[in-house]
Amino acid sequence: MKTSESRFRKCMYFSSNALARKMEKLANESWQRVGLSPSHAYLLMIVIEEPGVQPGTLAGELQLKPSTITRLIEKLEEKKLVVRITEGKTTSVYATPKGRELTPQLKECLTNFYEGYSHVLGLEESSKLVANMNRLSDELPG
Amino acid sequence: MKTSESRFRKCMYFSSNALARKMEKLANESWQRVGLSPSHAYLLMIVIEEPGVQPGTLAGELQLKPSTITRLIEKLEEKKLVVRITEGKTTSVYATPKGRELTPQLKECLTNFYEGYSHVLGLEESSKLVANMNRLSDELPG
DNA sequence: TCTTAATATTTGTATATACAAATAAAATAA
DNA sequence: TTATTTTATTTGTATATACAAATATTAAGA
Repeated sequence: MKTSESRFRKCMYFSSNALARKMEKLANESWQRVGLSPSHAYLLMIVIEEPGVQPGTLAGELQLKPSTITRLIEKLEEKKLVVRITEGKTTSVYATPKGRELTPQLKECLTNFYEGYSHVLGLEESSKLVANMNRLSDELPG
Repeated sequence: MKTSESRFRKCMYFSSNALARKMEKLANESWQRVGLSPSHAYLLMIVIEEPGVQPGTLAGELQLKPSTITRLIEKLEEKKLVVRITEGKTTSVYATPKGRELTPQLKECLTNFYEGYSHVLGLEESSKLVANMNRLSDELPG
């Protein structure tokens, strides 16, 4: 059943969740060729661009909780794509050479991903949609 | 950090996920007084309105996978709010009297929930947002 | 300086959902 | 009628994320 046919077609709860799951799926497919989930891939991209970035900053940029960032970094560390250097209470994250080597593939995945959805609404409507989703997120409590 | 300040403010992946998590949180709070998660509550509301509805239909209406519906029903059954009657390969789900008694509270929760977010963008913009999210969901593969 | 409070990160656990395979029944084809 | 395919549901397992508490370190107040 399509969202537009469900009795909850007017409900933000279902629409936002359904869309997020669809985007998650599309993004997973887009980044499959580098063997990373979208969140791992985005985290790696930030770390490459911003060497030494701290988990707290990553949490802010990725809109995820610090505990989630810890788990993401752990996995990237297992794959030898990043390293963590802890000094005192702060931790700095760096991409390894192996991680940096993925840069071109990561960019391709990103392009693929955008192309996977932007044609549906068109670039302008997509931007507006994202802008309104952000506005709503930002003004909601929590 | 607000979504609008993140370097990924233009990315549908982050925006849709961030919004869905915010809505999940708001919805959780809204339905807390009946002791149900939003998905359990919505499922119960459908079952009350549509006695004997089948899991497959519920999956379509709620935009969730059949396996997820099974899990939701199991929990509502434990709480004695619904019962399942299986005949052959189909299963019919009915609300118990205890489940039906929740009707007025469930409606209040729903109202609370809508009021929790619709003022941010206003009713008209909210509707447009939902409509575009649905359109994108429906036209994306999967 | 010593104590308390604030900050950064991690760990243990929980939630919501999905995928893939298993089961079972009904429908169709041979 | 028997064999095969399709349909409906459930079960086992996995993923993405969060919350709350624990840990450790630095900063601030007495």
